[in-house]
Amino acid sequence: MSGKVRTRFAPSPTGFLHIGGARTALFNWLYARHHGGEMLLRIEDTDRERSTPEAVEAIIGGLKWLELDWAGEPLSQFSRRERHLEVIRQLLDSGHAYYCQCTPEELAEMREKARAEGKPMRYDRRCRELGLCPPHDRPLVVRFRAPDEGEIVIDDLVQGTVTFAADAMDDLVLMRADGTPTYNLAVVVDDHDMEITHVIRGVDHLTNAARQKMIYDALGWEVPKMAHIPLIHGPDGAKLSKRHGALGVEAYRAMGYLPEAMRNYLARLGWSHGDDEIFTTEQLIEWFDLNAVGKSPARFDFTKLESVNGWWMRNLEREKLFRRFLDWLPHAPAEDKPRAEQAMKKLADADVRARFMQLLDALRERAKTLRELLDLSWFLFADRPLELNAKAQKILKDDARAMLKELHARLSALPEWTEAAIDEAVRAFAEEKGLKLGKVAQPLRAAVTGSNVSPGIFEVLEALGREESLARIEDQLAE
RNA sequence: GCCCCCAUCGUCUAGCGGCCUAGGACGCCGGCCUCUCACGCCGGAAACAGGGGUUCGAGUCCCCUUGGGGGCGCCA
Repeated sequence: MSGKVRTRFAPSPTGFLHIGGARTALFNWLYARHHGGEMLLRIEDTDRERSTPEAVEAIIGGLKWLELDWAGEPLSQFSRRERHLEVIRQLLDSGHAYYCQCTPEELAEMREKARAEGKPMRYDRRCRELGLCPPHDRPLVVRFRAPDEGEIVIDDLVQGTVTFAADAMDDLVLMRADGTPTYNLAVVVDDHDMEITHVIRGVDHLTNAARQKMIYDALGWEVPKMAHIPLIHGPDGAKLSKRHGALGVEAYRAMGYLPEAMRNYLARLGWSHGDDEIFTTEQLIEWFDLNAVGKSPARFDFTKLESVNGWWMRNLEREKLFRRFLDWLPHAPAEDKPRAEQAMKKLADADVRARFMQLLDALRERAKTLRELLDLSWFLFADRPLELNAKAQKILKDDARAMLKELHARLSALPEWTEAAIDEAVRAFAEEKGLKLGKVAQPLRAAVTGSNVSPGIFEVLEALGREESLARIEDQLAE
């Protein structure tokens, strides 16, 4: 036993990597990293009906986007079937398990009866002492023989000590009638064989922890440390639904959120470090600890995510943000596809790229997401003549165009095309005309960006360059 | 129905018996900055679910109620 921390993220490949799974993965990753250990990835694909290769790809893609890496190759639980069956035989031999001939119909009947009587809905153990053996006239399953008395105690790093009465435990099925091992057995065997030291997963697995504890005990194996973290709820406090945040992480990527912001936000959901709100990944690794994880469920709040994302948009290193933007463009949602494609094309041009980089700091502080960054920077990629948005059209009334004509002449005469020179010239022009600066700046902005919103107009003009700027103004003079 | 868990501003949370006239963040409201929108800065409204105990003293410990959540598969 090396003492090295080994965690695992063990999703079942029945759909995309949803936000709760992403957080579970993050916690496993952070915990392992914090302790200088490693996280492994295991695909719980024992349900052959529902597991798909597409889902495996989606999960791996999601983890990669979030930059949560794992040690070695992903392990397929299904591939370990023989080993699972071997352990089942072992349990059969030691008397910890037995064959049961009850059919699903009989069990359903039992449950219904129990419900009607207000009793716990458990298997009544009728096959326990029958001494059934394989060749048999009915299909057989293998059941675990739960202890008749005593308690199952779980020492959980998050939940504390949780006790279940042994007689409240079911004789769970270890092997199905078709000869395949079930989840609870497979998990125990795999976690043991993979030498997992810490099992970190959602509280929805708490009762499984008790079941699995019984199996560990029967096998004489050491139980890994457990941590059952609270689930994430929707804004209404109920279970996370598609409508809220139960989207695949790919959807968050498309919406233009940054991986560092997702990690930051997800980590803060249920975990805290004093009054701190913003964490770099290094800080997360250094400070993350299970004992600071609360027990109550947290609601997913898009607004807060947006705010955290906005902070990262503003504070990421310029080059990195640019990389993120380029990486995002191909993943833009359908509505943004045409613009994203044009942006990609234009960004290949060194001049456009330079303009974009020059304005990036001014643009980023106005954008909470990469999507908004595309929106704000669109005027850099749009072809002339610019299409004006509704507000810009309203700003460019006839008198405004007339004013722009004069201003155009003034700007054309500028000896130097710099932000300071333009600033000075426009202010002087406004003063001469007895106009407030806004009365000049807004039409100018509308003509040059096609929008009523943009970074400082003088800054924009400088970045665009004399030729392009004057041409854009001219486009609006003709009428 | 049975078992388990949870409960501080709208939301995420700090608080681990006296530091609490309960702190921070998001959001909200007001103001400053200002060529628009943001950013930034200043200020404000906003919470210990209820009831019993324990204690000199309870947001902090115990019990009950209420409210929420999770589980009760030959799914994982």
